[in-house]
Amino acid sequence: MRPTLQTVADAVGVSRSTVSNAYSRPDQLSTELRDRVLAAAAALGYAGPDPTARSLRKRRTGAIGMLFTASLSFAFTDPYAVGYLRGLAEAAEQARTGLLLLPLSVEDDAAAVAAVNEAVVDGFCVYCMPDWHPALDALAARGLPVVSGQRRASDGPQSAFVGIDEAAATRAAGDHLMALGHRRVAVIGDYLSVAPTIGPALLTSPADVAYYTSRERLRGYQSAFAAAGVDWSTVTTVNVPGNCRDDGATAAAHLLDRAPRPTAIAALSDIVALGVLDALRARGLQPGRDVSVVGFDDIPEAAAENLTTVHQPAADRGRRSGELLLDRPADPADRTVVLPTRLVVRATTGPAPS
Amino acid sequence: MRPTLQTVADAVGVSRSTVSNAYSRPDQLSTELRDRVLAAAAALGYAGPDPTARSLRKRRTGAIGMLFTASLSFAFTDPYAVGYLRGLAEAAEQARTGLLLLPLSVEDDAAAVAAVNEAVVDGFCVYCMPDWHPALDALAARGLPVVSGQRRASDGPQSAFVGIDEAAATRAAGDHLMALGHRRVAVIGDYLSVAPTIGPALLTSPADVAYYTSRERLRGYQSAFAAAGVDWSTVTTVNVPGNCRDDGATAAAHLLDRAPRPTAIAALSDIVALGVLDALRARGLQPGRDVSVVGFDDIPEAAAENLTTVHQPAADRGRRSGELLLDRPADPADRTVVLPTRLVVRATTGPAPS
DNA sequence: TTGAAAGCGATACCAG
DNA sequence: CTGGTATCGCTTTCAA
Repeated sequence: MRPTLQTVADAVGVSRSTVSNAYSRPDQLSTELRDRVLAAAAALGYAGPDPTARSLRKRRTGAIGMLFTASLSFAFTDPYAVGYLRGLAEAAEQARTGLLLLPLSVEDDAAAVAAVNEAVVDGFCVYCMPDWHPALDALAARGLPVVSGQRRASDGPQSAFVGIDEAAATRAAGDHLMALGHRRVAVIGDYLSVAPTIGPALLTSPADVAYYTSRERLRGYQSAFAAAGVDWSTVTTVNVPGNCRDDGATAAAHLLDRAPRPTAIAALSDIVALGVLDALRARGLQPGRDVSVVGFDDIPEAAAENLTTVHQPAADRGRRSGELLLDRPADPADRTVVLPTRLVVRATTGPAPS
Repeated sequence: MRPTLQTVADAVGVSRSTVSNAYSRPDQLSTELRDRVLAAAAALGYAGPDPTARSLRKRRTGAIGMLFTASLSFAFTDPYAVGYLRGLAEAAEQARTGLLLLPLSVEDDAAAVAAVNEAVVDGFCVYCMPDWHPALDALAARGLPVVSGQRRASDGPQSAFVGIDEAAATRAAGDHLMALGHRRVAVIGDYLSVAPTIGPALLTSPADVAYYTSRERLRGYQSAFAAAGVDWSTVTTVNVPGNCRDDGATAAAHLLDRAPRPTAIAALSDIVALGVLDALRARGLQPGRDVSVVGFDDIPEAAAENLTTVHQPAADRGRRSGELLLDRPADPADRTVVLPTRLVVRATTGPAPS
């Protein structure tokens, strides 16, 4: 049986409080006694106060929980998510706080709820979850501080926001396409429809999309297109089930292999946009001349492949989220941080072919 | 004040045990009573049993701790580490277990020790730590299951191993260079020396290196070179303080800007090797013709840039580590997993110039 | 099926 | 400086 505080106390012939103090408040006892206690502990193989018991008593755990979208492991395949995580890790490291990645499983919502309910943490950080996900309600029920990159109508005032103006960002990208004369446009996005298939999303309105990020970005494009007289009903939307390059290419095939093909394709993420570029090249089409392509995120690969895209600060977003969670400002007004984005025009957009 | 089990019990007029059972052992009470309890809980805003208290009582936390090298956030800049993490996350997700990333700070060993001592976890996974790091001793003292990718003389039998035969891997790479006729060779590696500077490591022997991974890889090269009659004392070793491309380029400069320059450079990671390629190109030298370059890891970028390297399975390593930690085999013999590696010869190695 | 009592391992307060 | 006592919130026998 593993030694406890009591074991050590008995061995030294002092009370539990004294042993506890030896670890947590060294100024409360003489150096001599403290050394004796520590020596006895070492001799007994006592590694210090049990973290769980300590957390219970102190009402803080020294860790924050992280909810990624869908599956946990998936987050590591997305460069943007990794950047976000890096920033968050920096903030956590700075505050000497652990980062608990919750095991959210795609197929099993109940398991995700359980993960939230069982997380030994002092607060939560939400990256990208569908609005309807029950884990979000479980989150709210726990009553811990939350920082999120998405807004839900049901969010309480305890929830802080760190993110960008998604719609304004795509509005700028859409205006760019419109200015270039594009009128036959399409949008490819992840999680546009519930079905986990690659294909037309058949969206009557952006409001139907369950993910905040995708929904807002669509709204931005919608308003840009509308301002140029392009009605949403003429815009083809294609769903991809995951945020990956291959899916982007496959989705693009739905748009390119029919006549008339769109002159511009807006992807809601860079990864998907890069897939679109692959599809264009496979057909001998030149991005920016035959078909214009816009991405979103500005991941490192985007610059390397000269993709026109919307830049948003990945690591910053994570870092600010962590900071806001760890030392939460008293003033609720300070609990909203909107980071800047900017349209980066590179080689994959150009005038609409006539 | 937040409601507890007791609050709910009082409201329903039952005992705490009953409320506890309503959550944890639904078969122990009538459906009718259970529903009443749950309804009362909902009304009171009780979100279910407190995870910390529950962990204390049940003596399990539902999370595993992860120790990366040096700084936590740093891990996310290394593609190989991200791959490892993805595999580990898959295993954790599968077992419905959280993944606690410990806040290891570079400058502050004491903080790292504290992080280990305060981690509310059921076991630990070690990625890449220097042998002397006190956090490893703290780890051992906690007596929890450990899976590590590195061996230390002081590791107890409770420690499992999932990794590769590092020395055999570089032995193959070294043999390849020797077979090509290279005799003036250099090695660039991270953490070869204690000093956080880019420059000659002045290593008398690989045994002096504090990191298992780098040390073993050096040994492999040493034995390959020795077998071809190249004495270790003629091999230049250069240290880089972090695993990044720019540092690789700077380190390469130390080798290329002097005469005679080496005909082959072995880097202990792909990231560093890619930096070496940058340095070669900046000098108008052609990799594989003027200077041969070998990496290690086989990250995606390595294939893209045609780097000769040693392939090791990143995600597999993480996944197996997680699995071994989560359902630990009874037989100690099964607690050692050595995964295969293979030399991938691409375009950056060629015959030594005469 | 339900409840009373005994911890899990530690910390906080306050009196000595 | 040191120790007694109450408590953190829950689970788990075991008896009713």
